[in-house]
Amino acid sequence: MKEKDSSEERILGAAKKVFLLKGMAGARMQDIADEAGINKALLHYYFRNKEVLFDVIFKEALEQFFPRILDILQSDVPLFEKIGTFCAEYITMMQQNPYLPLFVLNEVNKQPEQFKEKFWKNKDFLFLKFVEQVEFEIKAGAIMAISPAQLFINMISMCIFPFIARPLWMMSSGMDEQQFAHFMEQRKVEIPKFIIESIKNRIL
Amino acid sequence: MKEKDSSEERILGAAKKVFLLKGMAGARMQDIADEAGINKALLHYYFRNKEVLFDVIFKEALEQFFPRILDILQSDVPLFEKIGTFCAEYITMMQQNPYLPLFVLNEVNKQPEQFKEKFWKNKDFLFLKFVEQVEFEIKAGAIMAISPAQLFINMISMCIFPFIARPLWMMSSGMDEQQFAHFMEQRKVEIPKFIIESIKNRIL
DNA sequence: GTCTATAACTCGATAGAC
DNA sequence: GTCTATCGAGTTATAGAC
Repeated sequence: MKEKDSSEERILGAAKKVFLLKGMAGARMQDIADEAGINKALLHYYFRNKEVLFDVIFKEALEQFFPRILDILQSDVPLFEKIGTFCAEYITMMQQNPYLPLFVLNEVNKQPEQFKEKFWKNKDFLFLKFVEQVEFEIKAGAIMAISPAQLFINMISMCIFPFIARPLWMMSSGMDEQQFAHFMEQRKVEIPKFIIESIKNRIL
Repeated sequence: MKEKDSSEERILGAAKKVFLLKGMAGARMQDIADEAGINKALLHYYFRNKEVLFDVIFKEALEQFFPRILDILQSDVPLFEKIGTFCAEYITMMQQNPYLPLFVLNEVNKQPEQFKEKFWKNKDFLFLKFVEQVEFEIKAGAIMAISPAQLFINMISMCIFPFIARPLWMMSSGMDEQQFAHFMEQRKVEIPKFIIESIKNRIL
């Protein structure tokens, strides 16, 4: 049972903040110690070295990035409803951790091999059920012919990308924090609408 | 007139490769020197320090990331055709530089203030013409009511995101390099189709 | 212009007192 | 458990010979 304000917990909180903001290569143990209000030696007491500490944070980040998606995608909810739920839930999660997507994708890109060995176990075909469902609806004539992979990546692109491009998007559109939040709030509805409008079959 | 194989050019080529792969924080001057086949001292002879060298590369990357888009978006081509051209051209550019989007977006995120001062001059409202055009087509009844900003970010998300998530996407979908290339080739057509299918008005 | 050698500094990690 | 002090490796940057 970990105490809320134990040194270990404070280190983890600080490490998450610093790593998400600066990445593995850019983060300094000193930054983390300062953020946690302790000294560097104590970091090494709890976590042997920088890599161990990073891996703890990264694993935590991955678990936020992935498994809830899995639950939604694997569920038995009808396709259109599933698309709506997925976008809304996923954007909500990212709103709570706006730096998470870029952090994860960046670190995976920087060390794809290490990532595969350390963190990629039994995670293939995350969206198998989704694929089956799309294929089914196409055969049933409910939606237009579309590659499930194309549809899936369209959906997830529209959900995640705005968080990755956030500063650039805010500069070029002139939005402030609040306007961006509102913009993303709208997208929870706009993206499903946009997708379904595109794929639904009207010749019924 | 810069010689193709001058030391300066070889440094720039090496620096681009290393910075795009590892980012500012992860790149080492030694890596760049090795890649260029010269020694570290010469790097400092041509470019005073790491930051100067980085800025040259980053500026170059920005110019690839932005201004051609501008040309297409500002042109007088009809909206549907413009969407088609934009997606095809933009994906083609990213295929030639797959690491570019993540590099740019990552560095902007890591130093938003510095970025704004150094590189963000007179670049607001890159897509003003596009916005006008969308609003016009809505009034004309050619497309459904949709926020131009939402439409724009949908389009650009679907073009760029797959490159950012590439390793993760390849692992989870089981694609190899060639299959991914083919996948993106299809998207040059699939994305415009997907968008236009969604927004075009059928009640004419 | 290009190199070798090294200074100056940053940072992760450890030793050892309390 | 927590701290101060410090080591030692790795990096940027410079001095100076050719």
